[in-house]
This record gives sequence, structure tokens and C-alpha cells, in this order.
Amino acid sequence: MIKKKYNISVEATLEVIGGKWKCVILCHLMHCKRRTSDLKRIMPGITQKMLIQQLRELEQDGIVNRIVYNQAPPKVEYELSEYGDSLRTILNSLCNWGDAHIVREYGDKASMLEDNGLNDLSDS
Amino acid sequence: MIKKKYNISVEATLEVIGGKWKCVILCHLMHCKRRTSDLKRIMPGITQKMLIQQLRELEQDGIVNRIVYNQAPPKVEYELSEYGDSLRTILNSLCNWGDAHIVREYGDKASMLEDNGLNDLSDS
DNA sequence: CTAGAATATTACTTTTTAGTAACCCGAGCA
DNA sequence: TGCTCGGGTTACTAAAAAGTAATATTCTAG
Repeated sequence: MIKKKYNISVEATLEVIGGKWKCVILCHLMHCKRRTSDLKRIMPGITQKMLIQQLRELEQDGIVNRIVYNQAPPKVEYELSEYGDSLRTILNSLCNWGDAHIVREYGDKASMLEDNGLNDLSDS
Repeated sequence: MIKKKYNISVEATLEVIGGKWKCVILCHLMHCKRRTSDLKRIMPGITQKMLIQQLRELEQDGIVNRIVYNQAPPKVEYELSEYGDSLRTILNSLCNWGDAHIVREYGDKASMLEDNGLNDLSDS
């Protein structure tokens, strides 16, 4: 009798999008495809190694597509795959909940959310 | 100029429900309130220490209520708080996505999902 | 020919997270 | 007396995740 892998199905989801960075990466890729260097720029905290490692894992799980342009210096873009697109509503909900949570905890978004041109800092 | 805490709002969400166990705990509490010993039983992988630690953090974030009955031996129940209830749709989506992912990866749920009376193992 | 660009890899270290096992409490019970 | 119950804590250890820094590649610009 082989050992079952999951006790509850949410564990399968966590295996794919769990961890410190994957949801953040995917939230960015939700809006548009991005080059590696773009992602690094808009995610100030991440290291080269982590970024690429997480992207590769997402690629292996079929969540993102890796598009390589044959150039030098290299150009590689990552985009949400069709399958990854099935996470869109979840990712949106996670962002929205975070938004509301920040307001609840700190009164307003602007004081805690980096004004990097990516966040909607208007009151809601 | 103080340092902003988040680069993107999803980070705030992950701070509350990130990690290996919190979503799993919350998925169980979605259905009904549970005693500590119940949770330990339906989450075979978790240790006493982790369970209580995660529950306390969720309590501090206002996601779960801790209900203490003054008895010996002690009886303590945990339930989703009203605020925690705002995570319900997210938790449901995470479970459903995991369900579908398991089917996509392994063909059927029954082979990978523990038959513990909590999972719906019927085909969908 | 040397420097620099963008992507990626590697060896190594630190930090964080998680697990182990022993123990405490106070009532009941044999 | 001493053992059980359920809930919880503590000190310690192990494992996993993440960070650091150096290096590779391949073409172009100067």
C-alpha cells in the first residue's frame, strides 16, 4: 500500500505556490509578461538565485512559460501559462485581502505599501 | 523617512496565512470549530508544538477565536473568527485548485488524497 | 582585447522553520 | 500513592529555505 501524498487538497496548492516568493512573482506576471531583469527590479528584496530558482519551479509545474530570445546579451521573458491563468482569481483575492488587511491594521495603505508605480494607493 | 513594510499587498496576506500549516488549519476550521486534540488527529503530520504555535499566531492576527472551557482535563476549542471568515472564499478556492491540480497531475484524486473522511473523493 | 550587458549556476553560509522529547498543571480515579 | 486526561511549555536539534558572492556564457561596443 503506497503512502498517499496529501491529507487535504490545499496541500497540493501550497506545494505549487507556497513559499515566500512564488505568489509575489505570479502577482506581477498576472499583469504582463516580464523579463528576468524586470522582475528583479520590481521585487527589490529578491536575489538573483531565488528569483530564477522560483521561476524554474513554476515553469516545471506548468504555471509559467519561459520564452527565450536567441540574443546576446540574453533576453528571457516569463509569462503566466494558460494553466497558470487558472490561479488568477486566487491571486487577485490574495492581493485584495492583503490590501484590506493593511487598511485594517494600519489605517491606510500609503503608509505601508511601497509607492513603486505598481500599487494602487488610492483609498478604497 | 520610515521604511515601508510591503512591496506588494499580497505580502501582507502571506504574513498572515503563509507557511506550511496555517492554510491547512484554516481549511479545517472552515467547516466547524475544533478542539486542539481534534486538529491534531485530523492533521497527522503536525506536532503539538507547531499546531499550538500556529493557532496562537492566527489568534493574534484575529483570524481565529480561542475558546477556553474551565474544566479539568482542559477543553479548548478554536473557531474561525468573523475576520477569519473573510478568508473563506480564498480558502475554498485554494482547496478547489488543489483538487483540480491533483487530478491533472495524477489522474484521480483517490490515489493521492488521504481517505480520512474529510476529503470528497468523488470524481468531479 | 577588454569591458559590459543579461541570464544563469555554483559552493558556501546564515536564517528560519520545524521536529523531538521531556516536562508542568490540576482533577479524577483505581 | 501514582497514573491518566487534554492542553500547553521548554530546551535542544535537525532540516529546509533563503541569502552571499563569485563565476560562466556570448555577443557587442569602445
